[in-house]
Amino acid sequence: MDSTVADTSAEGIAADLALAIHEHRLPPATKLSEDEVGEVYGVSRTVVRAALQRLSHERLVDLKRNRGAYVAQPGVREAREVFEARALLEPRTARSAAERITPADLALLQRHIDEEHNALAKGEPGRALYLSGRFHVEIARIADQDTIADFIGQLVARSSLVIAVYWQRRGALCESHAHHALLQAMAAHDGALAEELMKAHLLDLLTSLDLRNRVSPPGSLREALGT
Amino acid sequence: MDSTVADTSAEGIAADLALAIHEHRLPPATKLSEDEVGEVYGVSRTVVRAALQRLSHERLVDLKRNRGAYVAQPGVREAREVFEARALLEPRTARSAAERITPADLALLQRHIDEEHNALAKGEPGRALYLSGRFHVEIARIADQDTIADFIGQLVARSSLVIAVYWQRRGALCESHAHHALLQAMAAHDGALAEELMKAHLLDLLTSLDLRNRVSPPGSLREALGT
DNA sequence: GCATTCATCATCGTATACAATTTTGTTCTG
DNA sequence: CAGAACAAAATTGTATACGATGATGAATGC
Repeated sequence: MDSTVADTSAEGIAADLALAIHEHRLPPATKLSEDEVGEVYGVSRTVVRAALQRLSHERLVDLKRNRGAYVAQPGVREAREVFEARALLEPRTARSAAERITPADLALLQRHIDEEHNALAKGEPGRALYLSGRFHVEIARIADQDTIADFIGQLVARSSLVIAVYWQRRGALCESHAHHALLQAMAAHDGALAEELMKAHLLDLLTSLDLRNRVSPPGSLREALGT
Repeated sequence: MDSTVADTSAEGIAADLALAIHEHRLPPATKLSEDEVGEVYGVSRTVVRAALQRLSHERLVDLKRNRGAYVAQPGVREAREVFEARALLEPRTARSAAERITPADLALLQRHIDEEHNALAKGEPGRALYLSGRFHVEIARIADQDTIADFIGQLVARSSLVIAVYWQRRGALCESHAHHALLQAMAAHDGALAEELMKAHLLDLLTSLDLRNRVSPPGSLREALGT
């Protein structure tokens, strides 16, 4: 009855829930009852609370006092702000990354793109979305900026929530082209181009959203994580 | 024997500890024992743990498994990264703020600068440092970017730790000039100038650091918060 | 005399119990 | 039948108890 996840620490559970949210297995507004999560992972409410508090701080869950934890539902303002923050952080970071990228890094990014393709082919769009987000974080890591990478990681996860709520191009989440072009620019150590491509990529993402509050129905915790 | 703080929720305690850290009343490496903090605020370890976890996530305290919580001591790498992240976020945000600032906002910022002066005059450099940090956060709020304001708030607090460890210009923390110049540029709605001034200001801060690990001795919790 | 080992102690990690709050369902009244 | 008031249930907030882990210091062997 327990989850298949080995790490039942607060961080492990938080990471697993974050992944489920990121992959859209736990849609916005899903209630995360402490008892229920505790049963799923086989731990007491104490550690579940720690995990939920962590996710709340990352703005992935909304913690309502005396009323429980829910997967966050970013509003239009937050949706815009998240992408505006990314627009400040990522283009310049992509430039840095392009200037210092190594062959090993290039291979890693290529592998990321391939996995993303495979996930899409296997009909796992949530997984593909997650991998596509990791691509952005990986770039910050290549730029040797762990602090910025952390921020981007948070923003990418929140972007996934935004996409869950406001995405309009149903089915077609074809970021691969943009990522491939970025990879090319970085392989050529063309920092200026990488910066421009990243800027355009983020703008493209933002304009693909329909910010007139389209809401998807909340899901079930047990359904998403397996009984 | 309890603290004078009214709000004994986890968030309230976290905020109070964050303030103490920001104002250098709790220097880096100070041990924050769960029992001790609990006694100071008159709550059980449960709520203290929640507060410490929150601060840990903000990188203000270092949570060592089975060994306790300590006020963080940023290394040289983190010190550099924090200011590099600020350099990406703040100049453009200052430009936005300059373009949309209102007379009420200007008055608020002026009041901030005055309070900062007063604190310095009263021999409360920690308080002045905190207020100077709030000035930066306030700019992001004026730019109407709450998400970025959150990030800057975190970075400013971490900057305070960096300053506690690496500041070399002993005594002279004369940011007021830079802040005054920024205020002037914003009053004139000169976004380009505000952006440049902010960039220079951050660079100035960074170059004022001596990144050859100078460490101040850890302090006492009770001493800092009053028995 | 110094290093190593082991016992003791302090502190943290987790579970559980109970109190407080909210929600829900029922009943009564207009 | 609609609405309000109340009672019951469910859920979260907090405290406490106990087990686990790492630090400290004394005793032992070399």
